[in-house]
Amino acid sequence: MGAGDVTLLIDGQGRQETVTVTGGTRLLELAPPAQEPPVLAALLDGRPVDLARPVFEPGHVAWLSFRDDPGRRVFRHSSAHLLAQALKRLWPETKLGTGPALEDGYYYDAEPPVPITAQDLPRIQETMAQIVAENLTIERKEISREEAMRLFAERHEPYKLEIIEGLAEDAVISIYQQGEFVDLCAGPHVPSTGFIGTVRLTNVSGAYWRGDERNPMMTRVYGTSFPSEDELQQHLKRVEEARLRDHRRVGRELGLVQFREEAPGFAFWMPKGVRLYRALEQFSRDLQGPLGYEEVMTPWIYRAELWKQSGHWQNFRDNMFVIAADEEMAVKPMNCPGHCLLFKSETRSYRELPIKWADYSPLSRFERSGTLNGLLRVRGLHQDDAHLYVRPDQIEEQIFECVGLVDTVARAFDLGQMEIEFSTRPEEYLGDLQTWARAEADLEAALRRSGRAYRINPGDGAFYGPKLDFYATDALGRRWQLSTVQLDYQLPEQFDLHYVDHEGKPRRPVMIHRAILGSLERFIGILIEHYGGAFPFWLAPEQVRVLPITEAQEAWAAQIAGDLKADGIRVHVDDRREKLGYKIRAAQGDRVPVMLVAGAREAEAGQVGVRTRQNGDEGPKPWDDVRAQMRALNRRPIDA
RNA sequence: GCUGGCGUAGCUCAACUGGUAGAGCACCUGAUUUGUAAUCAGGCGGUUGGGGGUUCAAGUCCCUUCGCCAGCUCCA
Repeated sequence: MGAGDVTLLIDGQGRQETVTVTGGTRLLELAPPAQEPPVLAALLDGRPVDLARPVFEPGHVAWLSFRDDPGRRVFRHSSAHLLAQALKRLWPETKLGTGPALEDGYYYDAEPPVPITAQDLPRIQETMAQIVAENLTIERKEISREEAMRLFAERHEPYKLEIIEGLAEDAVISIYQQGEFVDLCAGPHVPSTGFIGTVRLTNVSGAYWRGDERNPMMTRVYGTSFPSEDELQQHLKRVEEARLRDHRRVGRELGLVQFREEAPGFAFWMPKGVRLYRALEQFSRDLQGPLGYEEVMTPWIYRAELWKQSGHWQNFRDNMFVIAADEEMAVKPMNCPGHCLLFKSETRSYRELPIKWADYSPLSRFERSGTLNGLLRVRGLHQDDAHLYVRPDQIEEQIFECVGLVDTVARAFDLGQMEIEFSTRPEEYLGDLQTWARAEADLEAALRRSGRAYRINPGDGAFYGPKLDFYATDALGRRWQLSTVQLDYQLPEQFDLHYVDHEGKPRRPVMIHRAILGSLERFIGILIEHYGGAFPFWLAPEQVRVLPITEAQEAWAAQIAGDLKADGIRVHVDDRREKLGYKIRAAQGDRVPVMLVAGAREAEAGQVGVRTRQNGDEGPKPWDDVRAQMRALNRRPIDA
């Protein structure tokens, strides 16, 4: 082993090996040559680096390919550079912003001399493909701040200059060059443009420079890229699948919910939608009722004074509907102030705590027009909201109980395990450090007790207290924030709430604000997409459809439906004079989970032909058996 | 809110450079009494989101307004 030799520990496929090489050797020379998918970059002691990187120090190397997440990011980031290069080729005066990798694609923000529209995308895409074909080597150079400033000044890239100016004093500044194109970039990148197999531009939109609406609007071009055409097609298929599941489309098709321009941001619930909505609401009530929750109903419009007292006027006014009556009033965006008034209306003893008040009131929040999004972002909503007024010694126990509720909900809707984020004290906070420390400790103790894994989000808590956020992953792999549990020390203060302790002294209660399903509107929107409209039996707006084959079986069909109705099952008889195949097709299209065929044979034998949405024809069965089966199917995840 | 795109029958979508607004599904009527994913025939249905303008002529071009969609730092 020579003086300049370097020993590296390399993660191969499934095993590790130790390699000793001459100092200055490039990683490229060590990478497995013909691996599929090819090695694109490497992790050197955990940091992503280019394959062209020479090594001088001993270290730990892991190869990155399109198969792993960081590798995919490198691939996409290099794709973004391709996009920028194409833009510069087509419109040399284009000013470049930034172009990062995304979850399954990338974008580049630029300021072109002429507006770019979707019609330009094919042209840009062709230019990108051309650059891939040229297989330009991608080279990294580290340069001084002065050099960088000079370079990008020469190239008339004001945004790049701004970025450089914002970089830390001691930052390593690097540029990447491929052919005539140079970009300021931390890297790493794939070795050459030929590594990017196939690119597809998907969308173009506006985006403020650095996301600040006071800054100029840039043009953002979105794209994705894959090693092969095949993988691109698969991806496009997934996107199409998601589009077909879009709750706005499915919600309307299934007659659940619709939106109209007469009331932007507010849902119109149709009869079937209300069945679903009520099923969920009842589920929520039955879930928490046994835990000592009581339901309250509180006013939905209050004098401005109340909102001043609660702090909403100062912090939330832009999101409230303020109305001019004989005095200024506001429609409630949250239930908490109303609940505090109720709490205060009587002297509370330490013996009655915890008090747990649920409230499904309508809430109104003014959301900017551009942010509205079907059921997912509305102006009118209902939460499975509750406020718990507790003594400090009850915090841990109550939080623990809330985590349990979240788990039950995740199981009930096939949402897997929810991920938990624990947000701690932010820089701007109210109250004293001691209280915060206690609150965070209580939250954490409850989490520990639940045995659940969680991630700490330092400094991301609300100004009034730490919180837990729960994230679910749906059937399409998308992540949604659903439940939230927040400790609040602020409102009890604002409203001067107290209870009397065992010594007869007044004490300040702590509030826990929690929503498990969150906004019912949003939750239903997510459920529609999660299930693709094919709800499980207990939730389905129409659970059973009875299909008589001819008019002669209408009596039998009516009896079946009557029995089911008596069992509390949502049933409908399709007595149109159509063929069976036609009715089945219609029921399948309406995602009805169970179809019961009533023909002459069945009517005579006291049977029904069972057909499920999922398994198709299951043949004739005695009605009593089927009826019992339907009752069993109708049990909710929380029913015994 | 801002930028870009879009808005045609209840729904999904047609209508070449401006030249008589169409189809499928749904719905209604009639015939068919039907056995596990679409029976046939006929019919109803549109001030082309609203308003204004250009033109001999506007779904198509221009202005305006409303709504919808995408996006508005997963940090060079």
